[in-house]
Amino acid sequence: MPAEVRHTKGERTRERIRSAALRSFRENGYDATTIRGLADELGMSVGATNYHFASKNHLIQELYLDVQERHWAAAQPLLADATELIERLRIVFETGLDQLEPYHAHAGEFLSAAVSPRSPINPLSAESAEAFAIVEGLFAEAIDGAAPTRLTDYVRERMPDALVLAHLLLALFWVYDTSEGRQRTRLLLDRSLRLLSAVLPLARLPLVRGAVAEVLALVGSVRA
Amino acid sequence: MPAEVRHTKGERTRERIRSAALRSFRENGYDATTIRGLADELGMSVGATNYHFASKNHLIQELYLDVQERHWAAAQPLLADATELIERLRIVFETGLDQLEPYHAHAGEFLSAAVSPRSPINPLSAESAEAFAIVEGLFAEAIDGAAPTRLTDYVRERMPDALVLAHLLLALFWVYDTSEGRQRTRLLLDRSLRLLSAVLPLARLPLVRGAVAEVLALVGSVRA
DNA sequence: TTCAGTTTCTGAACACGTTCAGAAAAGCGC
DNA sequence: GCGCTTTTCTGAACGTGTTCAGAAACTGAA
Repeated sequence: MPAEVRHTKGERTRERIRSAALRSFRENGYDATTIRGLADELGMSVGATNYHFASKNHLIQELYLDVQERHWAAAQPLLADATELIERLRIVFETGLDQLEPYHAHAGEFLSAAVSPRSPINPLSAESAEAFAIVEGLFAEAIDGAAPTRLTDYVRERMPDALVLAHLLLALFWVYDTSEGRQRTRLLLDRSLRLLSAVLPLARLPLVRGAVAEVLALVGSVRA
Repeated sequence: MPAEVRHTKGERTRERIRSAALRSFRENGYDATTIRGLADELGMSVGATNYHFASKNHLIQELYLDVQERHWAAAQPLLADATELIERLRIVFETGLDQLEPYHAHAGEFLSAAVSPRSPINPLSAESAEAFAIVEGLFAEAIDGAAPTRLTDYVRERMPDALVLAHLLLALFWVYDTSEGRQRTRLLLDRSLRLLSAVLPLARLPLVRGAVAEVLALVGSVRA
């Protein structure tokens, strides 16, 4: 038995279903991708797909992980060349949006499925903690690798978590963005980063400092 | 024919379906409320409900409007007694959360349905503009009726729109809030309002002013 | 090879939201 | 009351995701 197919039969079937589903999601969206359609295409029965993936939502989770991994791979080389904090954050946000782009035509369908409490890819669910951690790691890396800034330790520590949530919100904006090439989302990102760079130093001011810390802590607690 | 039932038969049937659906949504949630179940309960066929409401999502829109109207009614008397801007904003946000509370157990189901692009109650859709306007009006009233503040005209003008979006975000947080009695959402609101009151005066500073204006405009453009 | 145990797959069945041709009821002018 | 139009309703049919008892295929030890 050749080395490249030494996986079990189940693993091979699972991979066939996975790649057919990802392709169909990309081409036809979530709703138009049917379990029966996939089964027909692969010459198997409807029950087979459900044996390998407990639900249709679990199939999106595969797509979700795929996107996260591409995000990581796209951001790494660019981060190596940037030193300034805001620029590094921009890289992470923008490469994140880049990975979503192929799915924009059907983004609403995916959002609807993802946001459901029944869904394993509910971005705040325990099952998604792994994918969440990938992006959080990217943001942490962007911050840690930056030239020294005047951030308080507390803000620096809580930022990655808050930035992941900011990224989710940006993605939410992106879903509803009807502008050509999603320019408006890119513009919002650019303006928000400028605002952040103008405002970050202010977070040291006595009146503001405590409030920022508290809001950061609360926002981070969404996932608890 | 008595005055109180002089409506057409269709209007009466529509109202029967509507109230049965609202009750079932509240008691059983979205998923467990089935068209067939409603039809059985009302002694009519499945087709009848679809004649009066084009889809199950259109039934949630009724619930959505109901919530908006209750929100307005709850906020009005309290606004009459408050003068300070932040307190008035607090009233609008809190009465809004109050109306959502009965639905928290099944909030994820409703969110999933509401967020779909196929849904008429997608909060950013044209069909929801009316409901959107109710809340926007509440925020505008909260601002206009407040004691004089140091807001720039531009900020004052763009604020209601941004506040409605903030309210949607707060509701999103609320959906995922697992704390007892949704304390965390209330806490987030409180802390955010304090932060806002600390930060609002800063929006006049040269470096920050332009950026704030731009972000406000962009955020407001979500619905365009 | 044989056979028992495990993994993988089948396909009918179920409940769901939605559709729609046609039946029934209501409304209305006379 | 009659006849015609419009409104309202019926219920079978369709395609969907999911379930599950049982069949088939595979695996590994004797």
